[in-house]
Amino acid sequence: MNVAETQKTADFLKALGEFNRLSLVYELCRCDSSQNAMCLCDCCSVDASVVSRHLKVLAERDIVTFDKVGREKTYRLNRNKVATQLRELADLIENKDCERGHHDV
Amino acid sequence: MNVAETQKTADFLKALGEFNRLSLVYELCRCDSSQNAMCLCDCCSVDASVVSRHLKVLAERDIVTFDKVGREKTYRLNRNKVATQLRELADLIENKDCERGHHDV
DNA sequence: GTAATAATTGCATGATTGTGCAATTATGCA
DNA sequence: TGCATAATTGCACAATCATGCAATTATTAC
Repeated sequence: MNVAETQKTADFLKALGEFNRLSLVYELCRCDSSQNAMCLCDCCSVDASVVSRHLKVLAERDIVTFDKVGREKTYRLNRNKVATQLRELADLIENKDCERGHHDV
Repeated sequence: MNVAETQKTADFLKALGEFNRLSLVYELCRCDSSQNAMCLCDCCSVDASVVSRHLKVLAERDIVTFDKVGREKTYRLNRNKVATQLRELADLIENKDCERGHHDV
């Protein structure tokens, strides 16, 4: 596991590893359709600006995607991508494929 | 998803979501046997006290376990537990089982 | 016993981060 | 054009966090 990859995974996990951000993810998880940011405000009782910033972090890590329609932004969870990343990490950890230096030909 | 559970998951992810801690996890992932803390120091170039604290965090979240033999502590990764937690989260996110209020009998 | 080693803890510090409020931008509507 | 609404940004602040160093504890070896 190289440094850049490790950092990327750490950033991904860190993005999910904050209470309000994870709450937003769960909230989006419950919805079939996209949700606008203001609607998402209700799920975690913080200022709209805070939600905006959290959603930005989640979007930067590709955990959520958004469409801009008019002045509203509607967010949806990248279910597949997030689930895949988590499973890949799980596999890595369980199968100890973590770049074992042994059996080098 | 209730608050306590959400917080617990967030804490778990946060524990993994730090570069040096994740590096320690990867390092332990490479090893079949337990590794003592001093050995683990080599993998991330920080002070021994820092490694000690990071390992404590990982142990608190049950990501690693340790045995104390003499004055040495040997750590090993809770592969199964960590992998399971990650997969459960992946399933939750992918199957939108996130406590959907619908279909209440 | 003493010296050496493994690990933790106290303390200080700098950096990051989550937050709220106010101001601002961008868009839609009348 | 002017007003209302959605969202972002600037700013300040408090809290958390990662870190290194020095001191301390616990254990082994001599």
